[in-house]
Amino acid sequence: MGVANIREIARLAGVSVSTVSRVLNNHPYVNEQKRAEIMRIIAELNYVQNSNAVHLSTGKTKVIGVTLPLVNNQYYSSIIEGIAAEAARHQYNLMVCQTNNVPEQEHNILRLLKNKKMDGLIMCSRSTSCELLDEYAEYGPIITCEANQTASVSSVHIDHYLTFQIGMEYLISKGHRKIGYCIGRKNSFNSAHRKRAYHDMLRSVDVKPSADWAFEDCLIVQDGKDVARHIQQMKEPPSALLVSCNHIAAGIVKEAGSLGISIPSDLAIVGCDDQPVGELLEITTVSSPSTLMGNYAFEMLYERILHPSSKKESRELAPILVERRTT
Amino acid sequence: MGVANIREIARLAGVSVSTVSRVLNNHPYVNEQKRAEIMRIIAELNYVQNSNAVHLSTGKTKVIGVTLPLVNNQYYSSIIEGIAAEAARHQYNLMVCQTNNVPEQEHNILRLLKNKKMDGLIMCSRSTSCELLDEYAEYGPIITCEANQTASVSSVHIDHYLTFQIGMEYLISKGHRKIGYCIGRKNSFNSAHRKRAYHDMLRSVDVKPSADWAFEDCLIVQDGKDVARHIQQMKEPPSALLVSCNHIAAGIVKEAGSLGISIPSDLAIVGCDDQPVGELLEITTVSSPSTLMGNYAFEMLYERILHPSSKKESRELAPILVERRTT
DNA sequence: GCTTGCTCTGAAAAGCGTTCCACACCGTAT
DNA sequence: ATACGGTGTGGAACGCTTTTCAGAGCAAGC
Repeated sequence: MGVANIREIARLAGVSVSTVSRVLNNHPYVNEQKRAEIMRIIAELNYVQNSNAVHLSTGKTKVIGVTLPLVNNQYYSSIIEGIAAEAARHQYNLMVCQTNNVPEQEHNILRLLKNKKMDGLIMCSRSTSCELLDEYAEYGPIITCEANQTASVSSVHIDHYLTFQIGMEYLISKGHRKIGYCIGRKNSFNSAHRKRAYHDMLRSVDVKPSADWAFEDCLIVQDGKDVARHIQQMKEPPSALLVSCNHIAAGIVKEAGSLGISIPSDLAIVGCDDQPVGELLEITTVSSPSTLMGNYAFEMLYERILHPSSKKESRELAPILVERRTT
Repeated sequence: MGVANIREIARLAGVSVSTVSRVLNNHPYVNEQKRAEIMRIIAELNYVQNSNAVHLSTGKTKVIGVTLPLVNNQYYSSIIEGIAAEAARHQYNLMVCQTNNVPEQEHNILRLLKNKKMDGLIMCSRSTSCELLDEYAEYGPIITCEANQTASVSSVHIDHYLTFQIGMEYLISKGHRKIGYCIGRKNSFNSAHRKRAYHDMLRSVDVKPSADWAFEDCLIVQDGKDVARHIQQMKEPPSALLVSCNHIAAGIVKEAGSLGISIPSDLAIVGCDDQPVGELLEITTVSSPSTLMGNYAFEMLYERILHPSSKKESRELAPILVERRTT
């Protein structure tokens, strides 16, 4: 059946609901005979707890939320993979919420934390203001997978300034001076850090960046292809590109091949994450440990679920340069 | 704040909890003045319902589960994308459960359906017996994204026989006779259909397949690379390969390039899904509409959540041959 | 004048498990 | 002999909302 409830079990076993509850939760102090009998009846009736009643009663759900801009992207998939592995170890379930970078959708998910549909939240997307984040952090722990300026929300993140710095230093050391970059959303926090590193590094070798070398709003593979086409048309094209995502880099590399742009001699490419397509196409990349980031994100969240009082903490992960065939 | 409950609101507004509940749920028959006052108090106290109490009371959670073997795989990501889009339209949340194809983990997720943690379940992985599936289908609707032989569980799936048939017919029409194949899990239902189509098609042109042409357990990109190396060593290599996943095909194509195997003249490659890497590397593929499959899966599940009595239904999606540069 | 049918409201039950508190019993230590 | 600590058990409150049912008030129709 499975329609029975704990009271029914208690009645059949001739004990109180308290005792059945103890059996269910493996509490000590239950007579072994009764325990066995209760377990027999539970098995016979095919009974399981109603988890909503458990949630209501305990105030916990064993569910954590994960927001991300889009589900079908290997960078975010790697993070989820890391979160999922740790979550499974601790018997937590994952609620995955695609936000499309729409603030209102993110807000809706924050509300799920407030109304106790989840015990904590890991935000891989973030279009929400710090104030709102701090406000909702009162209702349950939040971890962002980006740096944030809040008072209470911990984060684990890639150092994007350092990522671009490493990429730039590497390209500069290879003799490049006309270096361009490709980034995604023009006004995101991450992009700001990247751009700052880009300008700082160019300045360090007294190069004045050309506005033509900046490619923004590169989100999908096709955008990378467009960049390659664009570069072919340029009078004074960059000799190297630092590209924020490997799938964009892949688009550039692939289209360059078709256009007869030789890589790396005409154009060197450095990607900036650890998407598998980078390995497949042998793209040099400043690799970010995104699965590890997911592991840490869950660990930190879990810690805060257990000890809600702990203080804000920021964990920064260093990227690693992986030299392959595009430089 | 935020700690108030419906009773508190009722007390402050000088009405009963019923009336507050009606306001919360937009029921008619509430005096406009009271409604306004109640809404004012709700806003002032920053109150939201405790969703666990709502779930307990209504018996619904507005959550559906999705099982998949692994999260970090573009084929499954596309399906989830399709599910997520439809789910969002109907205000459902997604619980994503990675099973690693371990039956016991799948069983654990089925239990979540039984104990009412979710209203329905879409299974993209399936290592579970039909009996078990039928048993759990009593507790809530289940849709599989593979064909299944159960009495009660609906499915939406790619016709894998047809997929391989189309691929084989195409390769045969191109003059190939020494055709090999790569598949993933040797003993899965899908693989069985694929192999059957493979043998049927070869037989139709009186070719006896060599056991050497069968590559099984191809799961990750490296497996594809290994296939390419293996083929280079062969005395009598196949002239074409039908590959069940594009990421495997990508590994083959890429490694073949390094090894000096010319594609398609030495070796033609046909992939069998719609992973973006196929487009990127211009791999000819028998494309399966996986995002669409996700859309349908949610639609069918939703229909059954609303009308639990409806009968088993199977929806088969036809793949489409996309000719690119590897044939 | 009486019936019928809305509109509006509240009490109470139902949904179900956890946990605190009180109590009882038994053995051991003082 | 008495006190104390551990073991075992049940009652009842608690977590919170939805929903059914009963009833009140009021207007329109016959």
